[in-house]
Amino acid sequence: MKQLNQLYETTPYRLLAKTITRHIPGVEEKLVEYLVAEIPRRYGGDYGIPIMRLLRGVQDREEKINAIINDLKQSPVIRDAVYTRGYLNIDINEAELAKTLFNTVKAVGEEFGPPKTAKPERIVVEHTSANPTHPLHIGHARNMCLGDTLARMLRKRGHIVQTRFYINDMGRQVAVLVYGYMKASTKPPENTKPDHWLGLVYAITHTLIDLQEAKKKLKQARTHEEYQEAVNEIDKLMAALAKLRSKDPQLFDKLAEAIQQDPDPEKTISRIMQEYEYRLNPDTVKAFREVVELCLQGFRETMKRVDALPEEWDWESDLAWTSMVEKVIKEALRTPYITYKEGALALDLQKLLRDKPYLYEKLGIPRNLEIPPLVLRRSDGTTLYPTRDIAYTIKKFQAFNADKVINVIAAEQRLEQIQVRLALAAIGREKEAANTIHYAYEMVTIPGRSMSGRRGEYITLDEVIEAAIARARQEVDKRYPELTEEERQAIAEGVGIGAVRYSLVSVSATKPLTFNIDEAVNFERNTAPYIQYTYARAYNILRKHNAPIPWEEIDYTAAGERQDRRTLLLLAANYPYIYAKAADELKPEILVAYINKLADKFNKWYPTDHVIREQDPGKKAFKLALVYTIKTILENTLRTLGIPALKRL
RNA sequence: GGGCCCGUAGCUCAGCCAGGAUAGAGCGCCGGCCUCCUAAGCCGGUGGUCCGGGGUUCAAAUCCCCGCGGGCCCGCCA
Repeated sequence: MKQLNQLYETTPYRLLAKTITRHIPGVEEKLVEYLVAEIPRRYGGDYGIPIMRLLRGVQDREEKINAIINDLKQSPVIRDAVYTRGYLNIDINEAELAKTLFNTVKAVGEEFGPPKTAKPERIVVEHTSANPTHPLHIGHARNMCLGDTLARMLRKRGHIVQTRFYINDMGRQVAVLVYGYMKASTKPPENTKPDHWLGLVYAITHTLIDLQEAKKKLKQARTHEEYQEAVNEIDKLMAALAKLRSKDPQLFDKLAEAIQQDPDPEKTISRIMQEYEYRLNPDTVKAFREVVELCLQGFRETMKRVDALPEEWDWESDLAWTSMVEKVIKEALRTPYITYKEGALALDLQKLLRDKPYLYEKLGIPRNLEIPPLVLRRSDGTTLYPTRDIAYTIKKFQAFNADKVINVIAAEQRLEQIQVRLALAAIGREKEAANTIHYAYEMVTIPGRSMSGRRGEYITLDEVIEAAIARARQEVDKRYPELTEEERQAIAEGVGIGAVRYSLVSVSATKPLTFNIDEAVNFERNTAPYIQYTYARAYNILRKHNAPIPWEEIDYTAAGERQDRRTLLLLAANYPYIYAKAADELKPEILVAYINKLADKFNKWYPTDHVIREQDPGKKAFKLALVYTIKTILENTLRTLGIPALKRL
């Protein structure tokens, strides 16, 4: 796609970067690109850059500036370049830019987007990876949408990408659920989504066990304070249990009775964990797999619905059962960093950093972060989550022959992720360590609600989606009473799910996100429906035109006739650059901000500059080409965000 | 106690990494616009001690230091 590259190099960012770095040695192209900004209206011109900043300490500034200006003017898309008050400003020749843009769009059609990267990589994106003990909730949804969108962006940029889901089936949490499942000795009811039902089993079981523990503490209380604390705890648990019972009294009572008869549930749970890790008891293994598989059924249904289904599913237990985890431990034993923490095998990562301080830089580890030793194996010989995670990281590299692994994982796991990378470096896998990226995102909170999986308190993604669709459905019913039930529902689904996805990737991952369902389904500007709506408008102009775009008839002087038309054109031409930047920097929010602005400019232009009614064939051809370009950008961006592009809404 | 992240309009957020022109959007609120390609739209108005205090600089929302507020992490949990 030569044309995409050419258009990319014609954007103001690249033009200024290339030209300026030619004249000022030692200045990086990227730095110049970052500095390019749109000029505030009142100053005139299109793009500018604070050039004086780059000329610090340079001799003959005036000469340099003049040379740069002369050079810039050689480009046909630059009409003028001037120096004012510390800034170098350029004015775009919109007709020439339009030629480059339309020639590109004409040539590449639906493929319009970023140019393919010069350095394609094989990249694994691991995302969602929720514990299979309850349904996916809104926090997992942020993970899922980020991961899925990153994968789509990277693919479009020319990388070879695979998505993976890590099935965390060896944790204590799953054992608690399996314990409860065996005690309940029933299957999920037909009319319930299995993950929802299992979430309830898990919450009831967990809370009942916590109650037993709290009662033990009460008996053992020595001081008044201990006694009071235990009483308070029991009160809270009783309240939680009452709520849980109301959801399914029959199931609750059955579990309560069965668990009461177990003198030591904790011990039983530890036992079944061992039975699973070492495959000691076929019935236990079967129960684990059955429960997890049921939960995954629910996950898949939800993920498919939001169009974010991962390609590969990796069982944590498979890692333990094959020799992969053992191999990691063996490799660790051969290093000088092995240590024992109260008898348990561990890695002294602080020592590693003392030996190889360059790892701070190489792995991006904060200098004054204290890294506790990483325990690899419990005293009883069983492995721990980080140990298996080390093996899993290696597996991700090997299974896909990957250059890079991106883990979309909550920011609260930052230390664990650093430990895993350091452990990889410790066992001689520095390359993998350096190419493992923790894509950290902050928590999602819902105003006025606290979330707790083990108490069964969470807002499921399924509920959120349903609410969004229901809200969209009201609107669709109002607008399109003539459509069939199926048609209206299909539109509502696309709008509702799109709204949820959009709201979850539009905020930078480092920010805690307050998810306000009313706002997510408030379908106005700066939402997915706004973009979808804009797409439908553009699409319908072309549908009405009902003929190929008359590329050969375009009158390029039409580009500069109107300010709003010109603004829209300039913005559209930046698409390949912005998309590439968003993909390279792993920042979907950049793309979201762009597409929102583009939709904005389009909607401002749309009502005042009619396309179909345009009498002049050359001008009409220009407008049609512009609409086709915008339509394509909207379509491709929506696809990247996993949001359906609807032809009508 | 130590570390990481966040703090910008009533609310939700861009901008901070890569310092530069009078700090931008959306929601909300007030007022307008459908014989015309979709009004989930458009136009106008309203709204800011950029958490506080110092420092660096010709120039600080942006960099540095000291605080304040919120979240998270520092397990033989995952």
